[in-house]
Amino acid sequence: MAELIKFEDTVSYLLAKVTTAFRNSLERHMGTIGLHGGQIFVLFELWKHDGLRLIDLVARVNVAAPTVTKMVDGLIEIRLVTRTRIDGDNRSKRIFLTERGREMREEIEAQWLELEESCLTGLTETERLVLFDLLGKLRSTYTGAGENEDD
Amino acid sequence: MAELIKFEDTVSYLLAKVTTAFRNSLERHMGTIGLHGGQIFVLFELWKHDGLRLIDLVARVNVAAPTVTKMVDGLIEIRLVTRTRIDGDNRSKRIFLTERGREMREEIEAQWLELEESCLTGLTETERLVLFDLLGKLRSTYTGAGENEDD
DNA sequence: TTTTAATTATTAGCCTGCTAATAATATTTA
DNA sequence: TAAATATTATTAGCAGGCTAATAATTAAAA
Repeated sequence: MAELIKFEDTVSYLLAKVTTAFRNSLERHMGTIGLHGGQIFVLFELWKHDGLRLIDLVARVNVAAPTVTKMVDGLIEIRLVTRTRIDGDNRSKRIFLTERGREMREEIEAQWLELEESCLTGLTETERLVLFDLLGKLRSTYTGAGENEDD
Repeated sequence: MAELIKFEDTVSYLLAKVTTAFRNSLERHMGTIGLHGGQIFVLFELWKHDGLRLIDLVARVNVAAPTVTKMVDGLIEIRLVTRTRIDGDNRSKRIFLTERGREMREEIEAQWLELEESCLTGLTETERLVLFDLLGKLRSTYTGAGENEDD
């Protein structure tokens, strides 16, 4: 009987395909200014709160600790952040933006807007708003609904 | 004057977050039946057309050749497919489903439906349809709009 | 105080993506 | 036919994800 599924008709299928394509686009856009896709999200958080510990970044960026460690390694290598022991607790280290890390924000934001526009090409204003709303709902499905994380 | 962006208000930001969360969910769901997230898409294509060459899979799965090679390596290791030289052209090899590769379809489909349901929890029927539609549009933005690939 | 438990960060190793470089075979062109 | 070009697949190496295992320090319990 084996009721065969039309995989292509599922949201998951499309999501997987869009996901891959978007990640490539993100990587390409950020590559033009010498960055990698994942590093951006660390910078986002540091621009809001400079000097976070790795564990704080883990909580905010929502990826696993070893992943953040690697992202920070990359950012250190290109001299956008530093990692220093803090006094008081010798387990922790704080990650600080360098001058350059602060300065690059404008350039990165410009690139971000290009990314945004390139992925929304072909959608009407209304569709964009609806998509934003639905993605938000999808996200809260995963993060455990009903949270408003400012700050 | 450095007009600061609210990154969180962009579709790209949400897309990036959903991307990561969904990929984790996919990996977790498929992990329960001994598979990895990417391997599924190779199987999808082989169920439609058994015996494709690597280059055919590359075109259909829409990821780079070395990536497909690795996915196939994994599938060979767990004995869901085989890779054999074809006569006529000694450059190519064809990838064939094994008995087990064919049999696992039902189990995988069941898991796929669970994935689908878990990601759509919290969306109304209408929202699901709209999301499907919008993801389709996003996808064609990347693949070069206006294609209908059946078969 | 000494032992045990918890916290913080890193390392090792795997899968999914990628690009660039190789290897091997087929095809075209000279 | 010989040389140059195409095609097909793999290998090497990197970033972004993950989990599991270590290392190091701090805090709690005995």
